[in-house]
Amino acid sequence: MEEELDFWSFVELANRRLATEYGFRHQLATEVLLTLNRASDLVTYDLEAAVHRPRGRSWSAFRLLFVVWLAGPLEPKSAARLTGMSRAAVSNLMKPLVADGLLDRVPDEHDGRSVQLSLTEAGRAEMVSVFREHNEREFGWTEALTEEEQRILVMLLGKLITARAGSDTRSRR
Amino acid sequence: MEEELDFWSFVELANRRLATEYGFRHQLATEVLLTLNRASDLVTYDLEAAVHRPRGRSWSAFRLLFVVWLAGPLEPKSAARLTGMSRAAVSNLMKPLVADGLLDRVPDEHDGRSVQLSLTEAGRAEMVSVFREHNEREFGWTEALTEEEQRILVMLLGKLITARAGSDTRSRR
DNA sequence: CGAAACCAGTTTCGAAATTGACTATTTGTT
DNA sequence: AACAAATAGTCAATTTCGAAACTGGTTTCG
Repeated sequence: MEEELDFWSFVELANRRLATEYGFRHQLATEVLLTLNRASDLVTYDLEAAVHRPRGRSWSAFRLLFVVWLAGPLEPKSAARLTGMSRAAVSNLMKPLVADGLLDRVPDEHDGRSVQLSLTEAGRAEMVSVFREHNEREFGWTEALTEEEQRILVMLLGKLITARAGSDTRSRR
Repeated sequence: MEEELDFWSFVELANRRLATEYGFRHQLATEVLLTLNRASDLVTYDLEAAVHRPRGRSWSAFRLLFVVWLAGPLEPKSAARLTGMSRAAVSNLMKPLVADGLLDRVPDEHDGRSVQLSLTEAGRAEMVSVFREHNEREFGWTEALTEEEQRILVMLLGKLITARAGSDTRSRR
């Protein structure tokens, strides 16, 4: 009766017990979301450990730099929305990045309360260099799927997200 | 030229700039993983905020109780593996849960270094009650997809996870 | 115009997770 | 049998992040 459960046999066990012993109705929902979270955790942890930590950056710092890089000069509020972080998190992350000379932070001309974030030249250079490695490792994850499978995956996840976005879900402030 | 980007238009913008301005090759990989992480974040944040925080438990505490509940008496090491947390995280999480009388922690009979975790009667009762609400809210997320779509989603995510699991990925220690 | 409501960003503080060191036990080797 | 290496769990230090309070600028409307 040796167990030595792994993730997949645990999901199976959970399914069985939730249904037969406790009579819960939505095991497939549990299975979908367990798998979703596990996949996201694995990928994120791998990219952070393999690409970003060795260069002295956190996963969150990368995400912030990434949106500022590609979405041009940006208010912190928009950066928070695009990354899914809170405004406070953006504000805290900014400090060391500005100090390291990757991020520029200039007062907004039209709104004295606000601020515009952009990458410095050094920041752009670092993102180009980091993203090369990041993107290769991303590819290492997704190449297990055909292109069509990847498109289906994006479509299904999109459906999951947007269906709920309309209802009572609050996004992170 | 008003922007007001949201997540989807940002993904589109990122795709375009990464391809045309910087010549990166694997935009679809980026799109898949951005969407994956966003979906996972949204779902997790929603469940934590709607179900678990109001009851005074963190998302991580719930995950730990969940695996101990369903995978029976368990060593901390196994609990860490199944939840994807580090052993230290499990050890830290355990303390308040034992103090609150939800978790039992008894020395292992066959290995003096180890320990067996199980739910107390109160712990079991709380999980049954919490999971009722949790599962209903999970269903609220997944019901946007047909049952077949959900099975495809699980299958694709499984493919993503297991293909890479064999290679040089280190799981969290 | 001026007060009140509102909104943007920051700061502070607390919760939680990871890394690495440490203790105790077990396993493997000679 | 003895000792080295590996393993389990815990603890301490550091990092990260968010909630809530706070500061200051902007808009609304009498």
